[in-house]
Amino acid sequence: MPVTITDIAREAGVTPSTVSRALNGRYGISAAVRERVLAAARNLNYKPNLVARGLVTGRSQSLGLLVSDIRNPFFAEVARGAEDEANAAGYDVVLCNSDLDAGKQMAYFRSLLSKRVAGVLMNSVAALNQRQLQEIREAAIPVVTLTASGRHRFLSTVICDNFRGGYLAGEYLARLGHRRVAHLTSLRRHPVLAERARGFAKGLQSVSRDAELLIFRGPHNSRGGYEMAHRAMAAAPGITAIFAANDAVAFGAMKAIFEAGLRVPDDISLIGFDDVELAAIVHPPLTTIRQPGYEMGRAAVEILLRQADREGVLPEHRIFDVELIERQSCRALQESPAVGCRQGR
Amino acid sequence: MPVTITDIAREAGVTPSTVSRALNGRYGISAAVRERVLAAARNLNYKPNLVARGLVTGRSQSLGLLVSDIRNPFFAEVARGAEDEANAAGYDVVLCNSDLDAGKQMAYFRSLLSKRVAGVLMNSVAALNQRQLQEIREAAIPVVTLTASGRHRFLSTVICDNFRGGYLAGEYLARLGHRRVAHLTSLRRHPVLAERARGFAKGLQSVSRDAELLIFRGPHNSRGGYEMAHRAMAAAPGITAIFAANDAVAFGAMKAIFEAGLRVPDDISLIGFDDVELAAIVHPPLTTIRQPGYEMGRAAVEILLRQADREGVLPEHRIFDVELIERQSCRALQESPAVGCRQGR
DNA sequence: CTGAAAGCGCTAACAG
DNA sequence: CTGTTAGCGCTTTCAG
Repeated sequence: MPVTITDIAREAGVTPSTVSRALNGRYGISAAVRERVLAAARNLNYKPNLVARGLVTGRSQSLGLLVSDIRNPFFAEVARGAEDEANAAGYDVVLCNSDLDAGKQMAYFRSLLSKRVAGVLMNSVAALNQRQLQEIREAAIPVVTLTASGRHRFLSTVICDNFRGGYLAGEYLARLGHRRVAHLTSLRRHPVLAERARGFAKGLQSVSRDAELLIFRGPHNSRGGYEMAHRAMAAAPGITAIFAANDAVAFGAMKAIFEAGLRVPDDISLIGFDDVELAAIVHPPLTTIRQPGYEMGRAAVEILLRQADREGVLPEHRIFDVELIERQSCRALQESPAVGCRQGR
Repeated sequence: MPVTITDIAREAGVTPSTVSRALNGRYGISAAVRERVLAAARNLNYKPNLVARGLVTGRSQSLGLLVSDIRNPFFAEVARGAEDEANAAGYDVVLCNSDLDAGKQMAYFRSLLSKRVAGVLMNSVAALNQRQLQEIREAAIPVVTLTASGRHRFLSTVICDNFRGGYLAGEYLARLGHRRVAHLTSLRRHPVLAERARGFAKGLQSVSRDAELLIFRGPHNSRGGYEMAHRAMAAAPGITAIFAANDAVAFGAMKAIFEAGLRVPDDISLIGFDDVELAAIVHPPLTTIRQPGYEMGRAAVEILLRQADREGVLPEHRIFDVELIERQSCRALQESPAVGCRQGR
């Protein structure tokens, strides 16, 4: 029942091709006819059928957004940036949640391919094996990931400087006098978290060669942070500071610290990563490393769109700066660390 | 360049229609031929073109998700539920952020229509005028909103019992002995928030006729909560409890309360709405009214899908139960409220 | 500047 | 059970 360009052609007394030209603002059409066509379209309340157009042009004016879970506030931030940028260019974005499951991720990727999306933004390819990566490469559509992927030369990347973020955190904590610190990070082989950890160790060492770093691994969310912090406090009572691999983990750790009867930052200093909105809201406000999720989402779509038109373009790489946001979850240690007091509790 | 059913027809020595039948698992095809076709498809690494299929079938196997901002954790929860349910049915969801701007919302709606989505999940229609609502009605595709919309008989709704949620909060606070309470809610005419406010007032009164309720209005986010709480404490120093219209507002209020040198719940009890993940994580853990966002997202898509096939079906309405999640942000008041002490600060 | 014709990749009658 | 024939709604040569 929907009205088609044929209907409006009849109404305006022209042919469908003329209607198409008028509607698309093409050259080579008289202003008079264009007006007549546009008026007819308005009268009939015409809605273009983009799937028909997509069939003939081969493009679908949409992008895939394949994240592990949109409930992760950082991904929501990225998604919003991506959607804004896509929308400005007349594209829309289809949302997929992979839970970092390789099978799900590939199933979604194939489905997006079938929908003829112009490109896809994938938060990570860490879970994929060689064959799966090969499949993505052969799809020959632009793909950008939020994971450093030096080995996969066909992927574009948008990341923040994770090493530097970790470094800033380590340096900061060490400068405050912390010498026995824990890092709460992910279980799985995860390139970006690995970079943060590496940077953190370097940052600590840049200030103090004898700083002691304990690594704890667990799920990459607030629940995981809660558990890891409990384990950290049990296993290493003397720690005076914790670097959480992201803010969600930090929030969980904060809860665990409170429940252990300790205080942030008085007993344990805490620093996160991401700078999600709530970081400024919790008590105490969380010192953290800011990475610009919204901008990263925009940049990713910008790259996708640039590559969508051309053929065989080279992947692009964009690294965003990070920034230490100093709030109130870290404190400077006295000369003689009050380890005894804390243990006395 | 992509391989089409014609290619695989040639390869398998049959016609395209046979290929179509084999691929779609239709009846009336011999097992032998089907196998041959499937094998050819595999060999050629065939990827079906869903936009072509969409053109002929008229359906696009996708749904629109039109929320004000995916960064709102409640919407992220809804989105995840919606996406899971859609994916299970072979649909995908295209994400749009309207910022509650009526113009943007309609632009997105039209764009979704042009993409021939099977239905759309819209978080609110509160910002829309009569003409715009009319336009949505005339689009004649299933639409479900997360806003009570008694007046708009063509819309399906999935909501929680907002009145009851407010009521539970009011009753709870009044039972704890609070008699002078503030409610932090939205500036704009917002049906679901209005219901919460109405329920809250009734809940208070159900316990105590002389309870005093002060309403503050502001932006519907943590920043707004922060500002409203500051205004509330300045304007009404005697309040002993605050009901925030959602958790984000509650988090903002919590921060304001701390900054004013007061404590939750010792000086001011605080209760939120939604039960987002962080509610359990903040300190003190936030007592709140839980609404099941994930399930609501699933239910909305369930309705959309049910209506997508049939013609002229009636809208459906689904109301979810709410639940008081008692954590540690509220406390019982002594017989004689210690108003003097608090004011003395 | 406009019309006629062909076709994007797929499905769906209708025959056989 | 399989092939033939028409399109879905739109864009895009190619003529005129």
